[in-house]
Amino acid sequence: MPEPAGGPAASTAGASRREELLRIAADLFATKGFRNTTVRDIADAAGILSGSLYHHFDSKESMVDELMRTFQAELFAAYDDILASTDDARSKLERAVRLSFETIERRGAEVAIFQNEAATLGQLERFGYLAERNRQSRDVWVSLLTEGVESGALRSDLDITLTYRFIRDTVWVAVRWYRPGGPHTTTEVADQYLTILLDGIATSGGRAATSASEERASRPSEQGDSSA
Amino acid sequence: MPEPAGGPAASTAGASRREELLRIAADLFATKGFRNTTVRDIADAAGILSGSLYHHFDSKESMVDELMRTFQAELFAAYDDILASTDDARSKLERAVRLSFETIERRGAEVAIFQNEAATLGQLERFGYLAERNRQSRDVWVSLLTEGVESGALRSDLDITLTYRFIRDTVWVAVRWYRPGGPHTTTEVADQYLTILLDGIATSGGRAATSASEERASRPSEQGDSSA
DNA sequence: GTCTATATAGAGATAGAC
DNA sequence: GTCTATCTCTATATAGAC
Repeated sequence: MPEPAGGPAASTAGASRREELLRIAADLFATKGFRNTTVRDIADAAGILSGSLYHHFDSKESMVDELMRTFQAELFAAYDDILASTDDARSKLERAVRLSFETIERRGAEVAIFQNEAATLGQLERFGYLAERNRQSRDVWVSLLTEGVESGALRSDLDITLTYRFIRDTVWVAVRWYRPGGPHTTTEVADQYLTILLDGIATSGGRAATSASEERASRPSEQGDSSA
Repeated sequence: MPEPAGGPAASTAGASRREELLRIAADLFATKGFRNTTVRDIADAAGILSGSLYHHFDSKESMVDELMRTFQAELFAAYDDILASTDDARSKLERAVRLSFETIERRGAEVAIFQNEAATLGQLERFGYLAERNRQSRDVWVSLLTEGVESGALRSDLDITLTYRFIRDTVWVAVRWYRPGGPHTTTEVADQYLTILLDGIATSGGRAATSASEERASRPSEQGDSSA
């Protein structure tokens, strides 16, 4: 902890050298991949020599470790806020979805690194917490979905596990194409996604009102033959 | 082309040594990542020494190149079949979605490699065709969605570009968790996904019949405030 | 088609001067 | 906090024997 005790937090202006270097590394890891980024790349981008990096960090691995720990702590604090709120089930689900897109905007590099590297990094003991966080996040989504079904806000014929995976994947994979300052705001993207997720892309004609959706519920696994 | 002219196609039984090695490499690239897989890893898995691999392939890069070219050719031939069919718009869209999940089942390694490595590989001239294929696939989905909206099968208030991205990402990202022989068949997964995509996860109550969806269409960007 | 042996380059990391 | 200099290991790839 070479950080001054009451020093500046995470603002870009008053960022410590360490935080500056971490930001540079994060962007490179996100863009080129962890393995494809050399310590020399990071040093070059920072305008120093590779050896100098080791004054600030133990290793390249330590850098990504610190990035992921900080990111996950922040993200799960936000999830906890949502879970602890008194909003109804549907609102909580919407807030969780919006949180993802906002996180992509504010912490895009970290999201990308986590999405792209978690599987390989996670094999090292040091990164065991990544798998743990994954379990936690599954619990968050599954409980939101379950609450939604029980309260009647969500359809009861959903396979919760599959639905969870679809939502989880979709809200995070947008990091591949979303660019802050680009043509869409994070709110617009979240709005459009929530519209699709909640109501679907088909016109109402395709889904006859209540009776049909109850018939659907009675044959949970084979209803998809509507495609033929 | 050291392949006998009229030789065996792609069946596992009559596979040439070359194809065998390519399969081994594909699985490793998919699991550990291209950069994290060494030629020694591949040789070890094949039970030979690393130098021997160079009797079959120029380089590690050539291996992934051949994998991607073959895969893309196969996939786009299937897209072409769908586009050329006389099915209605909704059926074509459903077929395209099902094709993705079936491809994940049959060519999971290639899908994973493409998903994980296209961005970095694509920066090399040699892999320029990956960007071209990406454009082609966008055209396929956008034309399916446009046709769907025009025919009245799909809602007219959709942002086609955003919808395309959501669908594209979701149908392919399932490669991260789908395991052939696991608890779900590819048909079940596709069914569930199509149900969500077409009709949404909310109960019908949340979406009043025709008038409401037309009101929605009149304010395309701000409807998402239903979350507050 | 595979092995032995090895060239060559690049990567992460360290020690001590400034 | 950065630089100079350098060690060590690992990776891709090659040449020629079997």
